Amino acid sequence: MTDAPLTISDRIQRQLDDLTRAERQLAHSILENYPASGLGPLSALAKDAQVSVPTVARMVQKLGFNGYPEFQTELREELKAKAKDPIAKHDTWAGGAPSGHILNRFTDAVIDNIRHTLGQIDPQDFDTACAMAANTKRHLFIVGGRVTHTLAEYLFLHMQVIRPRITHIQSTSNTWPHYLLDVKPGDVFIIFDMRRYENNTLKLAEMAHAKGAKLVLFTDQWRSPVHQLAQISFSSRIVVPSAWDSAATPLLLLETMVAAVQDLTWGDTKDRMEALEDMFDQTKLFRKFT
Amino acid sequence: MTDAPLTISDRIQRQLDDLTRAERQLAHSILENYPASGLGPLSALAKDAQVSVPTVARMVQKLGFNGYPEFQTELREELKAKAKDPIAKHDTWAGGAPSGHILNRFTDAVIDNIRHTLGQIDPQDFDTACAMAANTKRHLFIVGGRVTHTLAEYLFLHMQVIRPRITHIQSTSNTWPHYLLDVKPGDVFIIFDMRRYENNTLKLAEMAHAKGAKLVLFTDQWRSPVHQLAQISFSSRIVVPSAWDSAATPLLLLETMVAAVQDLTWGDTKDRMEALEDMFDQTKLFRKFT
DNA sequence: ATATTTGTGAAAATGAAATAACAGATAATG
DNA sequence: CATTATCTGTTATTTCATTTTCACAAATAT
Repeated sequence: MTDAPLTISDRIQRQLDDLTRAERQLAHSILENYPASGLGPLSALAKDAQVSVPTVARMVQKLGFNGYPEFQTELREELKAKAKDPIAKHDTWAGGAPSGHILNRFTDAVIDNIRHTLGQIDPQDFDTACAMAANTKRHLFIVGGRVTHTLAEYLFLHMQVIRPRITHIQSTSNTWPHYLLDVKPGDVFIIFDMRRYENNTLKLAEMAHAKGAKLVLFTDQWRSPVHQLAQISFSSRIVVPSAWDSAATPLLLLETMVAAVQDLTWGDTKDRMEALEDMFDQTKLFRKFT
Repeated sequence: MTDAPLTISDRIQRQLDDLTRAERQLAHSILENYPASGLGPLSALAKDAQVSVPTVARMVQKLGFNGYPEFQTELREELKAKAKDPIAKHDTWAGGAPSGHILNRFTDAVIDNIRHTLGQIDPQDFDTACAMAANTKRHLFIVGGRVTHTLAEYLFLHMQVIRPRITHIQSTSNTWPHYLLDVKPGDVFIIFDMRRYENNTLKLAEMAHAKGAKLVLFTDQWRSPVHQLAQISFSSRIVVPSAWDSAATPLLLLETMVAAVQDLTWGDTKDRMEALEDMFDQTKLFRKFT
């Protein structure tokens, strides 16, 4: 439990009293913008701290390292660990389960994926994509492949409530060429393609593109070949401790898109939702929510 | 507003298309734990990315640097700047987006949901459910409703590879009573039911239960009425800043279950997966993954 | 079949780190 | 105040690791 990794920062502060004047000066300089300054060349660090080169070398040894490179390596690993460790990562863990339990390993991976993916998304692109999906002047096509059609359908189910003029196409079906007949320039395609990328999806994308449609792509970190045709691409990290990939991150993105599109079209959406409620009530498909 | 000094991370992503395969591989490795890996020696980075040393050197130049050291220097300065910048608090956030951007609000909510949900799951229940799902002696039925059938189908798609004797039923279809004819005592039902809970699903569950089947339920925090019949229930938090609910947490759970079941049946799964690969190759449905 | 990309291996060049010796500075002590 | 011990910077030298570059073969894509 006590993995207390004892950072270099800790070690320096602990030894602060055993250090001489120049060394203390150096120590403070290191802590000043930690750990960046320690990752540069020794001489730069010395200059930064207004201290001589040998002083740095001497102190590094005093701290118990075999040399400056070793000191740097440890700093670097510290940084790496820090980046990985989302604050209190282990709050997430299922109660009482061993840390190695698949529930915890899997969840950690997914949260990591989410963090990583979000960090790479350009909000402006996202807003643009949402605006495209909200534009009822254009027909909206949603495309998925063998596995991803479940994501596509999930998006379709929600968008259906939000706006009219929308079609769900499954690229593995042999009926999709028919749909393309009606595509007009400016129509919007939202395409899902994760590894292993499907030829059909690429073909479909090419034809849609040739017809002047705009493409928005949800793909994985390695990016489907479709991305070269797409106006906007969102790449999700999908690797988890499993033989399969995780759809959790792309799902998060598309759910966010649904929420954003709804905000953009709230006036209409409201009416449509109420109308839908009525229809469901009439068909008695659902119980009243208590 | 646009102090955006254009980080190296940005630059790499922007040029991602101009890079070759090995270079892209390297690029991803750099972004993987950024910026730590870029601060080590060139050779270490190459090894990490499973790429040759010259490839690294070549790409660094392609990115516009005069050499690896220059690249490192800029990385270091970036790090230094980030440490000073108060914004750096929320790593998760989409870069540059205002903290109130829907991407960030939504993501925070989902991570919160995951944390909360995981904290309430009993790992033993989970293991039991996985064992039930892995038991090929029993027929496995997967049931979803109007919206949740996408989750059900996602589970079905994967379980199909893992084990035989499995059926996907959509409770909103009028064909489901037929499936129930074949249910034997001890068969297993995995049922998805989120608000608004569907009458059909409840009826189906009742009949399956009456026939002596075991029920595993994925539901939301308010719990579908099916949970009274279910041997094991998993409740996910699903509330997000949207007019709809999020399926991210239940998806995470079922993906974890897939991973766990696969572990339990690895011997068989392996064969089945290979057989499936062959079939896909023959149908040329997919491109070879590069 | 051709062109591009990538890895291998090795040599060369660079630059940084480690070390040593010494002198000047500083602090400590009597 | 004088003296000693310690610390620190300068300079120079050696050593080492890393980067850079090259040529060629293998792999890969077009």
